[in-house]
Amino acid sequence: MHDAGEATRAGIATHVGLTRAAVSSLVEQLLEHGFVSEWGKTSSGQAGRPGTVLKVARSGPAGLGVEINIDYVTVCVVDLAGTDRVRLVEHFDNRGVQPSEVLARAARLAARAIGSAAEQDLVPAGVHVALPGLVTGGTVRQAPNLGWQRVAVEGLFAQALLALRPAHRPLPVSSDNEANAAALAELWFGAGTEGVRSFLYLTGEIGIGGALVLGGELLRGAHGFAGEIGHMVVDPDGPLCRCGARGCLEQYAGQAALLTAAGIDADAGVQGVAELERRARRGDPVALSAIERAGQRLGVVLSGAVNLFDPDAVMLGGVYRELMDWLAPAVDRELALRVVSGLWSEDGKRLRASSSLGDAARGAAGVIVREVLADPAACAEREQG
Amino acid sequence: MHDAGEATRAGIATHVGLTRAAVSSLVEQLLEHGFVSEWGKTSSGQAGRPGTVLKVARSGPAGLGVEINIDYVTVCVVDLAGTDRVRLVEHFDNRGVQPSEVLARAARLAARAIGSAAEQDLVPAGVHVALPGLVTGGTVRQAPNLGWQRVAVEGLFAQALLALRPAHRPLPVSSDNEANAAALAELWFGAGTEGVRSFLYLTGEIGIGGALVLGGELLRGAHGFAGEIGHMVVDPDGPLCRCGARGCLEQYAGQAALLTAAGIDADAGVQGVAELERRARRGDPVALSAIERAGQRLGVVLSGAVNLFDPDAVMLGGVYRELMDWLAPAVDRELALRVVSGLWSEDGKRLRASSSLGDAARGAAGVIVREVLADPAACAEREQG
DNA sequence: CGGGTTTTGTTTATTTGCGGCACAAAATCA
DNA sequence: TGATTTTGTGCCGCAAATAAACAAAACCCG
Repeated sequence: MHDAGEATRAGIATHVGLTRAAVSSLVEQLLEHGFVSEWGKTSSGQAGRPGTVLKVARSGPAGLGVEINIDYVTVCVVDLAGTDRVRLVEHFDNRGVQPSEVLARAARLAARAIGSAAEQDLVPAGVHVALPGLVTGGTVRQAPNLGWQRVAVEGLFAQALLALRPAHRPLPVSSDNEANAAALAELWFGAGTEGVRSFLYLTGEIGIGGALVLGGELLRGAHGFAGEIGHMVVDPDGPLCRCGARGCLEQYAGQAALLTAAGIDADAGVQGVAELERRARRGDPVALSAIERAGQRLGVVLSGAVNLFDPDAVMLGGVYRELMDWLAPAVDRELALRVVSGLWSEDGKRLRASSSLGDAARGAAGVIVREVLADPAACAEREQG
Repeated sequence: MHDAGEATRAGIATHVGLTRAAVSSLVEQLLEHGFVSEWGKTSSGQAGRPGTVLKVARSGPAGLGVEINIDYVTVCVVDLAGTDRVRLVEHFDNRGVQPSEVLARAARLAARAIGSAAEQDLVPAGVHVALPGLVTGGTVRQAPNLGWQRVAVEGLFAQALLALRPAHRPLPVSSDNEANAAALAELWFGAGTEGVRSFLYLTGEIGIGGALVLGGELLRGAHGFAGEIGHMVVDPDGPLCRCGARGCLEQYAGQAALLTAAGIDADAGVQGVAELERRARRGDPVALSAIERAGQRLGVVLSGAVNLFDPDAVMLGGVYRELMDWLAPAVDRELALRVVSGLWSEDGKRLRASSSLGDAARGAAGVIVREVLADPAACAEREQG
């Protein structure tokens, strides 16, 4: 039979519905361009001629992903098979720094990653940059937590990278929201989420980022700003938010609100969250009730989102991932109460912690990989021309 | 030039990107089966041979749509060109009546519509039934306002219709949520919404129904329950809703809440709404503030939905359509304040009243028409076989 | 008024992708 | 060792679309 374990021509044929002949001719082209390679035979134990195992090439074209966040930059290179091959992280506070300076620094990191990739015979076919803000048409429209406004990210980054590698062909640069990239990472690389084709993804960071995946595709909205769950309303008369409105979710379940409610300095950053986790772990009632309260608010807002979108699952990432054990009960309770179809938690766990494999840089790199895989011919052509 | 005004083979060819030859052969097939017909020549005034005008046939296959609502049933037949050709409405309160009885009555109306259609040489290729409730897999999972639960609508309706027309081939029956059908009607037949490919649609009826259209496609969600905006939360500790939770939008901006707040009997139905409109029109402060208050709540919830979904527009239908003049300012104010991208009302009116042409029965009929148009060959084949 | 131009629709040849089928290859089974 | 089973690969043909040539039917202009 055609196990999902190993890919053979015949297996693919029955899987996709094409003839073996058709698959054969397509595979031949991919082999020719080096996108896939044959890896010996299947030893299935069953009768019949064994199939030749096909594997996606672990060298050649790759994806380069860059995540620029508030207090760190991550760069990673992913090969066609989807595995992380290079990963570089640099911590420093990007707040208040000139955008061009931040992007130049990210470009230096990217250039180093490209070097490391070259040592493994990997050649990035493009760069995808993920940022915590409203990104559209290659520019950051606004990123309040970075303090950016109308920054032409793609252009600046491409320019900085070209300055570092003058002899090379310029890499195509694309860009997107950080939550979108993280959601895609979850979709493509997440563990245990195989059947989940549509979900709501939340990243609890300084701000609350959100993304929607629908049927395996990212939902971008008419202007590319979909998923901004952090500014759904908890209380119309609540505290003022940086966005100008009152009572946004971010003011109740954002990192700062969470830490403040637990009696921890809101500017403590990563250490603050670690401290909160420690206190929760040893049962500190103030910490627990702070988390519980945030979870309840999160649950109320999420129930609205679930009623609107009816996803398979809700994934919590970022800070929420570490606090999941204490956060989940409150969130789940509200969802079970308020999701109108009445079938929340009817089939399996629908509230999940984001898989640790899912991060924005990897998702960003995945975007490039997907582009290459979507049209290998175009890529091979560009490689030669 | 290839005006959008009249369709010719050459015009279609440049429009879709195919060759004139390819279009020609395809058109020939459609002509053969009677889906389109030639309607003389273009008199463009420009040089060159005039094209033969092609029009979608106004006889032959058609769509039959049935809307079963709380206090009325509408049936309509739409031809391939998308125009209403038969429309029958029957008012009676369906609450508390046996589902099979309601469906049988709807089937009788449908049978009459089929008869009227036949007089115009129109033959429905299928029936689509729209209902105010959670519909999935051909059954109503729950329709609180009708008092239905787990009703196998498609089966019952098909059976009832077959009993009325024993000599005929059974029509394929499909079903969906009423708000979904209304949204599709707006999408396909709505006036002045040509460029709007993704929007949020609200029907203010006894309950508040909602639907999401994204890129010209209905967003159904993982289980088919997407769009339930009526149960997004205004206040977690608010009044108890029929769904079991507290503080749902329906309790603040639903028809009953609206009437009660204005001091009108909530059970007054259509007359009640008409009375509210009269009072608003003559400036009754109680009525105006009731509408304003509902609009504000609606705006708060809608801002969340807009942040999440980033649609081109928000369409208000049902009761809201008549109250639009007094409702819109409050709704728009909240949206302008809370939509985080900051570009609400930057480009044109994004809050709109639903076009009067859009109603659920017509949308339901449109579903059938689209199915026929999507695969005319299958339809023609079924016609003969 | 009659040729030149322009646009349309059709015809014919060619390409392309895939299904159908047959066949060789390579394993297990008896 | 032969039968069976499954895989991968040619070869033929169909179906659809492109390309290119051509006929038809209008307008333009001298």
